[in-house]
Amino acid sequence: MSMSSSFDHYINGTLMTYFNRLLEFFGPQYWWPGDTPFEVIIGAILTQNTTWKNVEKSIAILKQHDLLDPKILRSISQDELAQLIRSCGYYNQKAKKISHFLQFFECHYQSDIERMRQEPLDRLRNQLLTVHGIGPETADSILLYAMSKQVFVIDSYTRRIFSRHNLIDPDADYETLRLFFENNLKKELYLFNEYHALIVCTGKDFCRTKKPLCQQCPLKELLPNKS
DNA sequence: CACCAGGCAAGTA
DNA sequence: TACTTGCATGGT
Repeated sequence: MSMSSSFDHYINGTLMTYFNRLLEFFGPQYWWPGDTPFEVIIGAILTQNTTWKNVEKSIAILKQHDLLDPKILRSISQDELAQLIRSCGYYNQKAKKISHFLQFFECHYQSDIERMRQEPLDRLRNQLLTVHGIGPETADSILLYAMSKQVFVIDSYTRRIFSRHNLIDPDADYETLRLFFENNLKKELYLFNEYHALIVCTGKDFCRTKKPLCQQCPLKELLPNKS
């Protein structure tokens, strides 16, 4: 494992203990909330630093206009797209990001999800990371929830929750944290899928920076003793 | 009113 | 490499 020595007390199995606790508390989430892989990709971009509630509105509008298709979405201008996704914030930036992805998707995979899914994982991940507006978390969300690849998604809640439990260094870079989770869990799609979804549930309900609600968190029994 | 949300890119030193 | 800032609506 590649974490620093300060976290060597970690024992294999702990991550499953956390998972089981969350699964018992919240129940299975069956992520991603979206009807098609393409909708998942658009949602992954729109939800950057934004509550899902705001994203839902934008997705609904795109759906009403029958725009949730890569070729059709390419037919409208970036400014028109921006106006349709106003509710999720950063709408000019996000319209630009979606345009860049659509360009990439058509250019490399003829806007075909199956073609993209056939690309070897490492190569596809590196390609996604070259697209303007797709960083590590968005790339991994796309890979896991739209491409059904066994990739663990790291987000701010993951850092907040697991560093509080002394399992990770909150300042470790994204790649280090991703490998930490991937290397210490069985590489099963359903596990990676549900685990990240359950982390987000925990974050939303109990670990917001403003209203932490630590006393009601299902993980509070697992907090390390501060002796 | 202030502050935050399922990030990312671009600028500065 | 390691900070800092802009992006922006909607909820608390």
